[in-house]
Amino acid sequence: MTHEDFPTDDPAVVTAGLPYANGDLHIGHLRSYVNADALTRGLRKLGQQAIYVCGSDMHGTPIAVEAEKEGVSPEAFALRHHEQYEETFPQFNVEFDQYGHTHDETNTALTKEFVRSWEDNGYVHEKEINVAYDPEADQWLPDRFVEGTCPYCGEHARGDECDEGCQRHLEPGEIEEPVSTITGNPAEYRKREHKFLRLSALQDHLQGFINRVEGTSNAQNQPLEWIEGELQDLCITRDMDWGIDYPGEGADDLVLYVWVDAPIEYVSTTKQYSERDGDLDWESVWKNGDGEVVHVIGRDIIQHHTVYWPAMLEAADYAEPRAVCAVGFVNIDGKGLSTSKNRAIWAQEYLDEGFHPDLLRYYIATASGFERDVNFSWDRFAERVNSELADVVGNFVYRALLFAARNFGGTPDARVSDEVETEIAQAMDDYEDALNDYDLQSAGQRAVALARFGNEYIQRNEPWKLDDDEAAPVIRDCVQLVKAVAVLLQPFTPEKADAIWSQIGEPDSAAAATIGDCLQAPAGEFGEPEELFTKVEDDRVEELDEKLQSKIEAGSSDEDDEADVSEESATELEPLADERVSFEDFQDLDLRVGEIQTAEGVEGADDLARLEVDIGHEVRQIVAGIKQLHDLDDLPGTRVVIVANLEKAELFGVESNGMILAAGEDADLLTTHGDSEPGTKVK
RNA sequence: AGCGGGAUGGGAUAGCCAGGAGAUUCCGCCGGGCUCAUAACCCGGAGACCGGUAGUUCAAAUCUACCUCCCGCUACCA
Repeated sequence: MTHEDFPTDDPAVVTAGLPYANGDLHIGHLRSYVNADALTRGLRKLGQQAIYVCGSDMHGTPIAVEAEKEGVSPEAFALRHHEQYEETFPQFNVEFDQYGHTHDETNTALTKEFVRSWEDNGYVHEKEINVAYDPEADQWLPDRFVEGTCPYCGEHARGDECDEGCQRHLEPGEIEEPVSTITGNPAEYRKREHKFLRLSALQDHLQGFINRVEGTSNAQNQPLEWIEGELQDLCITRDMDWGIDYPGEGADDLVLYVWVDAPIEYVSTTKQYSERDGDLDWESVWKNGDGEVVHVIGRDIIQHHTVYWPAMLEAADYAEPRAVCAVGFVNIDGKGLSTSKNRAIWAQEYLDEGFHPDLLRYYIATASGFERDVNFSWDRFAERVNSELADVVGNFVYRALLFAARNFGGTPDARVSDEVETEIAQAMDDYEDALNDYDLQSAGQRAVALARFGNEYIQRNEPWKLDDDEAAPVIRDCVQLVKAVAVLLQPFTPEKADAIWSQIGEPDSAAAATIGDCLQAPAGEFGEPEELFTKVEDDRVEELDEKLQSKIEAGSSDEDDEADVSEESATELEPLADERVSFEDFQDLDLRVGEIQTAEGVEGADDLARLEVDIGHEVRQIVAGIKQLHDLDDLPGTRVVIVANLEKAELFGVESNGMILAAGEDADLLTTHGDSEPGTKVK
């Protein structure tokens, strides 16, 4: 690896974060894959040898959990999604040079090799830890099979990360008050031998790495606090069946943690590519560092790529990556997308609307800075497609080529003017700089700016007022500009660039062109062009917006409309508890009728409401997570059932003295049928 | 509250890391031009004291401190 400007002598390997094989692809996923694809194509434009590899992430507990729910094997479940991804990506012109999956032979073998190297190099140690265990189901509960309370911030958290609170990665055994996500049973901790990778021994290396690595600033900044603190060793084994078996001794029933074999897929796919296509030696790239490895990821997995992964590579004597580029998220109409609320634009949905993939590619790759979140709305989509692609690029290409075809039957016989040559050369320079900064937005917009210059240039010279001899040099300039635009735009809109390419009579594909071709003379003869881009009409935007809105509304009303019990929600009903409690145990609960007197939001909390509830003997202050689910103004006067003798708790600094009973995710408040007085005992 | 990301003309964006010319570009608005072209294109104009306060500096959108407001983090979503 070097930190020299692209193009370098060594090949580049661009990777995209592995899609997790448990759901459909949406516009948010596409941002990573499109950006990485455009970056790869862009590097090639600079003359850099570059391949783009990726694969499906098949292992881990969420897939095991989902597959179990469906009653299929994890492998079948994951493969189904893997195959779907393989079909979807090319439809967006996302073209991997190799696309595999983490469960295939190459990755399985290579992952085991990595682990053996770590063992040989002394980076693995064994430690007895507490692992959550469901005694009733007789089952170990790795990662997301368990949830509970985060030991660092006290928030509710998943077994492997504090998703609601401090975002920390949690090691097995860390989570407090563990509960099984399968049965809802309280879990107990049992002692168990597990394998650990000594991140602590790699701290110096990681600190150096984070300062050397290129890419987006968020990738460099976010893990800083973590790396400078005390690194905990990483538990690399799990008690489950689905995954890659631990290769060493005495760990027969353990599989490797999913984040071990997932990034190794980057190497595996490179290896598969090498074996298929001899123009790249995977070992020299990954082991000797004679290559430029660039990881494109979502900003939610920065830690994995700036801490675990470089540690894993170093411990196995591999070279380090050159860059980690973390893309921002995609918002819809200004709000975060949500798959369960159906606030999303699905990949297939976009295509079904009949839009060309290149339009979305352009939008998504150039709408904002690489690491910034980008907002998607159909309105904005139409605006950018119409004004930038259709009006500027499409119109310039069309008017220039039509003029050339009608008056000259192709490229006029003339020399390119100094002005245009300089302009194109400037665009090439800017473009090269932008790509070296991993700045796709600038690169893409530079291509459009060149087309804008073209419009200005043809306007200023008014070839339609000139005779052919005088017009020839102007049109010659314009055709050159068209060619340059096609080359520069190709990484973003590959199919559209090819369309221009054939319109100007160039052989082959614009994919093979490099920026040097921007100034190469275009081919001679060509006929009349066709319009490149169709505009998105206003009423179409309206229609799409309505569709999106009603989809979102349907998605959220499903949740609070109990009459409309879908199949999906039916299967999500928690199983009934098998264990019976004694009548005495039940008597321990002091359930009372209460009447809400006041309700107000708790400062700083999204969900919490502070209630004052009359329970006959006294008025209690109770905090309940119902702020977003009920109109607080309507609550006073409502009769509720409360647990009066629940231990006190402090939430957001407010004491809660009891608990309001409510049903389900929507906090449907339990009330009384008649008019029992506040304080009446419930039995 | 914590973590992360923001706040720049009416809307959307760039510039901030490496402080210095008239603060970029797109949409919209006003006026004009052109008519080869997808009612497109081109030119000109109005419109921002760059969230607030204080500081560093010859010089601050950019650096520092504090503050205000917004967004995501509850269904695993990049």
